[in-house]
Order: sequence, then structure tokens, then C-alpha cells
Amino acid sequence: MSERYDPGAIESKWQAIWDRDKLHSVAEDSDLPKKYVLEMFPYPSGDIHMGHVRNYTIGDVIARAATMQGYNVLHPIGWDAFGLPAENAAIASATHPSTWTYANIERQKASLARMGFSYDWDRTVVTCDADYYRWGQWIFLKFWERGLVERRSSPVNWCPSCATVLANEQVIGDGVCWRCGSRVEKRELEQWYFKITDYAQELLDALEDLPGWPERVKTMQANWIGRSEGAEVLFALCDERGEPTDERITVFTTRPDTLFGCTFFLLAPEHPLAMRLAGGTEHESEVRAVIEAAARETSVERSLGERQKWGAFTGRYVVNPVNGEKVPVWVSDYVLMEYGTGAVMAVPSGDQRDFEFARQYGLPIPPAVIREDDPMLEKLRASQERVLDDVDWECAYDGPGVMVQSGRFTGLPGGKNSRGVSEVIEWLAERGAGRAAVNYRLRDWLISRQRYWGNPIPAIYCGACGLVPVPENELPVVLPMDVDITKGETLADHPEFYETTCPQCGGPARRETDTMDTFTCSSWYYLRYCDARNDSAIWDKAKADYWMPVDQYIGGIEHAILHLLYSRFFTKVFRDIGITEASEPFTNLLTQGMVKLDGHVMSKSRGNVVAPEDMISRFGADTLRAYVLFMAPPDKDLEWSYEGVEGMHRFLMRAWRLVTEVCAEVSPDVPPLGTSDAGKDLRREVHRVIGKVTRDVEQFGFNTALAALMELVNAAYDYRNKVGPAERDRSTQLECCESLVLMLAPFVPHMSEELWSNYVRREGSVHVQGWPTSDARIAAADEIELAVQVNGKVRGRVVVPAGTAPDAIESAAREAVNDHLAGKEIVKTVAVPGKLVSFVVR
RNA sequence: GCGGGUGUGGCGGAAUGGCAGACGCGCAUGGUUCAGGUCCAUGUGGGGGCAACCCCGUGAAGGUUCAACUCCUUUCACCCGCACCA
Repeated sequence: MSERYDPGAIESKWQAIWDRDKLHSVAEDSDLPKKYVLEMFPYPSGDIHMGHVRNYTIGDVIARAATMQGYNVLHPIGWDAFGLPAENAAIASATHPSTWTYANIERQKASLARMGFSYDWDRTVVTCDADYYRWGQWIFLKFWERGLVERRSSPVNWCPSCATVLANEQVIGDGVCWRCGSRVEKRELEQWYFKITDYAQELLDALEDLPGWPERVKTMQANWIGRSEGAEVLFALCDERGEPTDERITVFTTRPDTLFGCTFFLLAPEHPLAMRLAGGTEHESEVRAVIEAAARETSVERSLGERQKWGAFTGRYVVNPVNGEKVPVWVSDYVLMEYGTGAVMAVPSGDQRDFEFARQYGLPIPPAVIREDDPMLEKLRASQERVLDDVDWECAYDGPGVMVQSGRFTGLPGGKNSRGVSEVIEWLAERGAGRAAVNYRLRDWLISRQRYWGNPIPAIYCGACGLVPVPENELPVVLPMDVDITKGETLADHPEFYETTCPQCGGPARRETDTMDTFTCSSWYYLRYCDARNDSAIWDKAKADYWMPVDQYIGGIEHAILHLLYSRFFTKVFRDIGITEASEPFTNLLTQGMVKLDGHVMSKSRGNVVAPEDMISRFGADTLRAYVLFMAPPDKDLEWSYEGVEGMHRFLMRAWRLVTEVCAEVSPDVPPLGTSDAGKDLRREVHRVIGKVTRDVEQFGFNTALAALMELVNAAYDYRNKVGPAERDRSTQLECCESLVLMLAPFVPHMSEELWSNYVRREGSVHVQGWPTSDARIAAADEIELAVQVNGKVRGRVVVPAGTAPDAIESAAREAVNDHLAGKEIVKTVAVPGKLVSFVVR
């Protein structure tokens, strides 16, 4: 009677019906509590891969389960469609980036539909559509109004292969381009920046308000922001004759308590002062050599491993404000222009790098902060002379200790965040020679790109007025389609694009021809989903406030800094502009693990990919979905196994057969619900599994939830093997099948729908049913098995009726381990209700 | 160097401090089948014993506890992020 499980037929049938009925469209007018479930949107770089399948399946289970549990669920999808891969593909295949991009979007859309994901397709956004990117330009203008946009010249990361600049966050690993892996070079260029550093402190502090984020991601962001507390100290520059001038050079230090140990002063090779000081002197050639060598090297090579430090004396001195000492100014390649002020005070006794430099060039190493138990302490106390060097020192000491040879501060505790630090700062501040300061590693976000396939920056250069924003009512600045990327063209090759008039004075002007970093497009798409079709505003605030923040975000760990930091920044600016109430975009974050084959991440270049489409064709989308959920917890890497896929397919067929057989059995003279022992056992198992699966889904334990469903199917077969067809309790079996199908629904939506609609209930969609509830009274066992331990080892077990008095349990337990108690004295008895009884004997 | 994470059978993986190895894969035996596959049943951490049972076992070494994969200390290996950051 029952039909074979045929995923191919079932899946396409239900996909068409769900689509026709708009089963997954949502509105903001529900009485139900909202839940916004979001997966990171794909880049349309070809077919979807297993990483997408895993990411979107996890999100789909969360979204579908939430719907059944009574939430109004927003679950949208879109495409992150601007970017270099489209240009590269266009060059390779002699097409236009838009042709390639939209074709891929259609292919991916079809694959996602085949997977049966519950998206509200009416909200789809594609970032290269003008009705999306115009709002990206609008955001740019708003940022500009708020002083968060800057155009300035500074050393930037240049990818020679991509022929564009990159943000700091896009330089990864050993200093390579995040996208193509080429070595990144340093260039001095004028570029557009978003001033994310204005939000550095809040981006750091607010991490504490994100308990739903993995610790790992928060730590990575905190490290990236890299807050250091310390002081700015002003050193007076001396003239050629060594006489102090009014010019001050500022350094940042975390250790002002070591100022008395400063014996030289360092400038980064890029520091403008370097050549100014040494130029035209006997030191010029040596200083120039250091500067030129540093310029030849990439910043990567400069920071690689243990390398010899190299420097040159400029011939000039600066005055140490705490003791008036003149210390020589050197230029060295271990000082970075991009951190702090590009100038540092060197304390060789307290900093290993300075120590090495001092040893190399024979500069003095006077102790400033030493260990309290350092034998040198006594010697220094006794000595009237300043100890300038101690040959015993093997390396610098940067731990906590006591300040020595430090004038009025001598004897104070020193070290990071010590009293010595705060007292020195206070002293400096009183004399205008310094102040407390905080320094961040985070740099401003360089957002301009010298590429065609991106969102045009809405700015105009006017000879008379300077930089002028494109007026809001002239948006969008449309990206022209007639640019021939195969000839290496960019917007700068198209006068009809860039020739314009100044919005302010009406004179001839030139449009900006750079486009924005694609990460600007992906930093606000989750807000646009809230009101995706709005053509008069970026979104309706009420709608955004209804859905935001995203309750559950799911995506790869590779975005731990880039996308997630930028999105947090955007959301905070939006809040300050007043277009959202949300302060953080993503309340809970799940970073899913990678899908690997033979221990390696699947990749086209490695040639170890398993195509989702093949798997769908062979086993069906439901099998693939359940498989990727079952093989590992969502945040762990998943090792692909073809046998594992087959195993999951077997389970689905087994579940299918169970439900169809049970529903086909017609025996009206069935005993009432769960009266036989076997029937009671099955019913108990049903309710135990409901409880287990409910908890597991809540905690994203999809692998254990599926395991519990397997146990339920196994239990149902056990029952049917034990009880003859005539005696089988049809009500209990139906309750079992109904619960099973309801719980399977988020995992294997097509099969569940087919079983629900054509076998179990024959009415309504399974996906709009309520989630089953576990009845604790039914789930409770009437008999409990307890382990009995003697001195911590299990020596026996007892079965007692539920509710047996503790005394009776204990004596039964004693009986069960009689042999082990013989001749011994029971010193202690520990009873854990429902678990075990433990005797301690002597 | 700093920060984060992971170590459990042949494999993927389970275990609010309470019977380690759920569930699945693989494997073995038997059944169904003309046969292969499918499917069904049973077994499956290591060692010892005819056996009821006993000993060992969660990277390593200590500790706390009646009881430790789980908590504490030390340590090893691997993975990830940052890094001449002053």
C-alpha cells in the first residue's frame, strides 16, 4: 500500500506549492513575537558550494523551527554582487561583469530553491542593482555630513594583481591580499576613508554587550581594535648646535614609568622629520640608506620574524622632559609610521627591541624599573653614581617592579598600569610635557577602489569649490554599462561619465571615478531586508525597528573581523543618524565550521569539491540537509563522507517506511492509548524524544536532535517487532508518527510535508503546525534503574518503582552489592535521585 | 611573544561533576534474495576468564571529590587570529 520514498518527485512538487502559496512571506503586522534569522548572503561566484549548503541549512532549520514555535519569522536572502571576481571572470570569458553576475545569481537562486530553503523571496536584494546601491551612495553622503568621510593622502596597501588599494582588514596572513593572495605593497596615495576610528572605543566596549557571540570572535575584534593605555610625552627638539628649540616631538608610550631609562629616541624611516634633521649633514647618507632600504621592502618583509634591526644617527638630539637629558635621535626600520606617532622613546632596559638595538650600536642601558627581588636593587640604593649599563643583563625586563634611578619617583612601584605610571603622567601633565592617552591599532577604513564593478562614490571635484558631494536628489550616480572591462577600462576612461558640472558653482567639474569597497555594500543589507522594496527611503524606520536587531546570524568565521566589524560600525552610525534604534546589528552569532574533504577545505583550485547539485540529484535535498546537520555540531568543521550521506538516506527511508506503514494499517479494534507495557514504553519514548529534540534545537545541537529522532524510529520498530499486528496500539503509533513528522519538518521539510499531507493528517502544511510538546507525566518512567557504587565503582544495579522511598531504595541497593559490602563498614552513603546510590566502605 | 580554541573506539561524534563511547559510518555473523545490491536481526573500546565477572581506558602528570571527559595546577601536540604595536 505504501509508496516508495521518491525525493525527486516530492521535493519539486512541494517547492512549487510553497512558492505558489507564498508560505514564507512575512509582514510586520503579526501579534506573534518576531524573530529575524539571517545567514550571510552569498557572493555569486558560480554554483553554490557545500559551505553555502551548510550555512543555509542551519539557518533554515532555525527559521522553520521558530515558525513552528510561534514566532513571526523573517528569513531573507540576497546577493553580494559587486566585486573583483566578476571583473576577472568577465575578462576571462570576454563578457560584461553584470552578465556574469546575473547569470550566476539565477543559477544560485535555482540551487537554493532546490534545497527547499524557506526564504521570503519578495525581499531579495542584489547589491549591484541601482535601487540598492543608490542607498549605499546615500549612506556615503550621510557619513560625509557627519564628518565620517575623509579624503587624505597616506601610505596605503596596494594589491598589484587586483590593481587597487585595500583596507587594512583586507590584508591577511603574511601580508597578502584577502582575495587573490598576492603580496601587498605600500604606496603613498590620496584615498577615501570612513572614520571607523571615531567609534573604536564603542566598538570595543560594546563587545561586552554581546553574550550571544562566540568568545573567539569577540577576542579577535578586541585584538584588532587593539586599545593601549599610556601617555603622550613631548620631547623638545634641539637645533644643530644641541640647543633646545620650541619644537616638540610627541611619542606614545605605555610605560611612562620607564622615562628615566630612555637613552635614545627613534623615528620611523617614513617620518617626515628624518630627512629634515639629517639632510645636508654628515649623517645624511647613512640615514638615507635606512630610509631607502625600508621603502624598498614591503611592510610585510619588515615585520617578518627575527631580523636584524638597522638604524642611523641623525646627528640631532631631543630633551627628555623628566630629567632634561639630551638623547640622540636615530632613524630605524623597526619603528612603524602607522602606529602611534611614528616616533618612540627608546628604553633599552625595559623593551627587548630597544635592548637589542642598544647592544648593536653600543648605546647605554641604564636600569629604570627592576624586579623587587633583583640583587641590583641594593647596589643601586648604595650607589651615588648613575649606573648606565649592567653587563649582566641578558635581556630587557618589562614586568612589574620598582622604579630606580628615577629622581623623585625612585622607589615607586613600576610596570604596566602601576602607580609609577600614573604619577609620572600627572607630573608631565602639570608641566605641559605630556598627558594620559589611549592609542588604537585600528586604522580608518579605506573604502575607495580603483575598479569598475562597484558602487560609484558620489563625489565631484570642482576646481573652484574643491570636493563637493553629489546632491541627494541626483542619486543614484548610475554605474554605466558600456565600460569594456576586457580592455582594462575603468570609469576613468569614460569622459561621458566623469565630465560634469559642479553642483555648487555650476562650473565644469569631474566626477570621482573610484568605486566603493564591496564591504560597504554588505554592511547594511540586513537593514534593507526589513523594507527591501522601498524606493523613497533607505527603509521605513518603523519596519526596521520592528525586525532589528537580527536575532540569529549565521556565517563563516572568515568574517570575524571584516564584515562583522564594519556592520557593527554602520549600525552605530545609523543609530546616531536616527534611522534605527538598534545599536548592534546581530544579537546572536553562530560561526559555522568548514566543510572538508580528505582533511582539506573544499576548493575548486584543489579540485576536491563535492557538488551540492549532484548530491541533490542522487539522494534529494532532504538527505543532504539532514546529513550536513548530523555529521558535526554546526560550529565544528565537517569531514565529508559519502557513506555518511548514504546512511542518512537510509534513515529517511526507514522513517518514511515506518510512517507510511503505520498509517496504512487499519485496525479499528485497537486497545486504548498505551495500556500494554510495550505501548507505554513507546509512548514514554515519544515524549522523552520531544523534550530532547526541543532542547537540542534551541541550543543548535542539530546532530544530537537527529540522533534522538533516530532513536525514536528505532523504538517504534522495536515495538512493531515485539507486538503482533493485531495487538498493536494504533493511537500510540500515530502519536509517535505525528510527533516524528513534526520534529523532522525543519530538517527535512519536503519529506515531512508529504508524510503530513498524504499520510498522517491529510490537511494543512506541516510547516504551519505548532511544535509538539512533551508531557512530563508521560515521559516519566514507572520504574527506575539505579547504578550502585561501592567506593566509586559501579558494582551492581537495582530497578525500583518510581516514587520508592529513599530507605527502601538504599536497602535494595545494599542487597544488590552484598558481596562487595561483606565484612566492611559503610562510612557514608550518597544517593543521587534517579541516577545512583554510592556506598563508601572501609 | 600575546590572545582564542581543540585533543574521547577503526572513523564522524555523544555525555546539567553521577553507569564513558548515545546516534551514525565501517566491520563481523546470521536471515531475506537465483545472485550482487537493498532490506531485516544480532554483535562490535582494549585485555583476561568456560562463566557470573575482573582489570585497564577520554593527549600526559599531579590534585580536589564518595564519584572527574567534565573542576583546579603543571605539561605536550595540533589548529586559528594578532604581532618589531612602543
